[in-house]
Amino acid sequence: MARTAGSHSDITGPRVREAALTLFARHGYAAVSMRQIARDVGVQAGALYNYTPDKQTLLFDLLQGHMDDLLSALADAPVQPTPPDQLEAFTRFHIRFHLERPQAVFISYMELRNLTPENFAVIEDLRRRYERALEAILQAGRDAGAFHVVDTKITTLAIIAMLTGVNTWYRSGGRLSLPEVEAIYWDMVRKAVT
Amino acid sequence: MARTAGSHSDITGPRVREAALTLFARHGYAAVSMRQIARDVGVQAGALYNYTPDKQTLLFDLLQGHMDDLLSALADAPVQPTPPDQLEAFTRFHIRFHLERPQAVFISYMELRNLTPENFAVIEDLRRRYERALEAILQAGRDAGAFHVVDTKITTLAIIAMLTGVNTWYRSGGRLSLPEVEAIYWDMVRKAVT
DNA sequence: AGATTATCTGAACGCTTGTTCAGATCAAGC
DNA sequence: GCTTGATCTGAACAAGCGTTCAGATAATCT
Repeated sequence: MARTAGSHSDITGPRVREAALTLFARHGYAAVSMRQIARDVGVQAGALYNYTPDKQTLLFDLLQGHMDDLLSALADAPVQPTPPDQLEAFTRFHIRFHLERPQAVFISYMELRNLTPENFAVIEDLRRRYERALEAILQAGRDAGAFHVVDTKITTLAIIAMLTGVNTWYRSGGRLSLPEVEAIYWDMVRKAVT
Repeated sequence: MARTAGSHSDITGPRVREAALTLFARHGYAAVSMRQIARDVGVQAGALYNYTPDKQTLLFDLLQGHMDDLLSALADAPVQPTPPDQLEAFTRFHIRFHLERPQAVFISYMELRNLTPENFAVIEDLRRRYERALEAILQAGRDAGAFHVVDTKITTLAIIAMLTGVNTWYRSGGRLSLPEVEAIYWDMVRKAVT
């Protein structure tokens, strides 16, 4: 046997990335074999190499795609007039965006060490760009006298760490709705920098 | 050849755990082989099985040991009179304890999914116990009117996530000293709950 | 000094790994 | 309807995996 009925690159390609994303998130990059991914897609392992040159690149493409999505979604968000409004918008954006794609967020934090140094540098650069967006808000707010932050770099990382933590416990349909969660976190962020 | 000069359980045992901790932290549990650990220790792979029944137990023992250390260190910390003092003490304790053992902290967050369900449940229980210590402080402070927190459970997780984030960027000998870092984080925590 | 025991080696076990590739098959273009 | 090219199979490769164990050696005990 060989090519199966209805097989096509437009279909199989995304399914490979989906399966890889799910499996990497569940078991970790190193613990997932190409054959497992292939089985999930419904294909033999060799066929995967029509869609990725190797396993490493498959991981890298997932992480890079996630970071690209993050940065372009941030760029598309409506511009707010004042630093406090910008910070509130950023807070809500971050929570919402991250809760919408928990698997991609998960592997983006867990699998960095499985990237080659060159690939790692690329992802790290994208992450820094995102952090700088938040830091710029904090600096503007401090300059305007609206925020009281000792160190904008550390505050940036502290806020992002705090917000990303939502992904470890939030389950849709749980005790709190998404707007309630956003409100609680925004309340903490606002007070922390005021 | 067989037993090497000066070989002894009291020496090799800790060295196995040390090597496993370092390698697991650097490359991840699944990516590290028993032969790599053995090479680091300076021994053949088979000899490791004098010190652990299998690789899974080796990981579990590292995580359980870390959580035991955490909980007993917390229990040994001096008792503070008021909730704000308790919260400050907790904040400083958490930062200091975690910065002292970055590798153990790292694998305790990253390798949970590589535990068997039974082992996972044990570690999860220990983690919950630590979280409950912080939540008790927040509840006491709210009851006393010192803290204004909407949801003590979420605030607990938010604070821990924020504080643990220090491990991702802090390097000793860097721009900020440990006391400065503690002060900055305590400032944010204090304001966030007030 | 001789016997005992803890410790380690080295080889072996069956199995899985990422990746390659010739050949088979299906979809599309003319 | 035939050809061409994209897509997939199935087998193969060398390498590495966790784990076991008989035998060798060094430390310890009497």
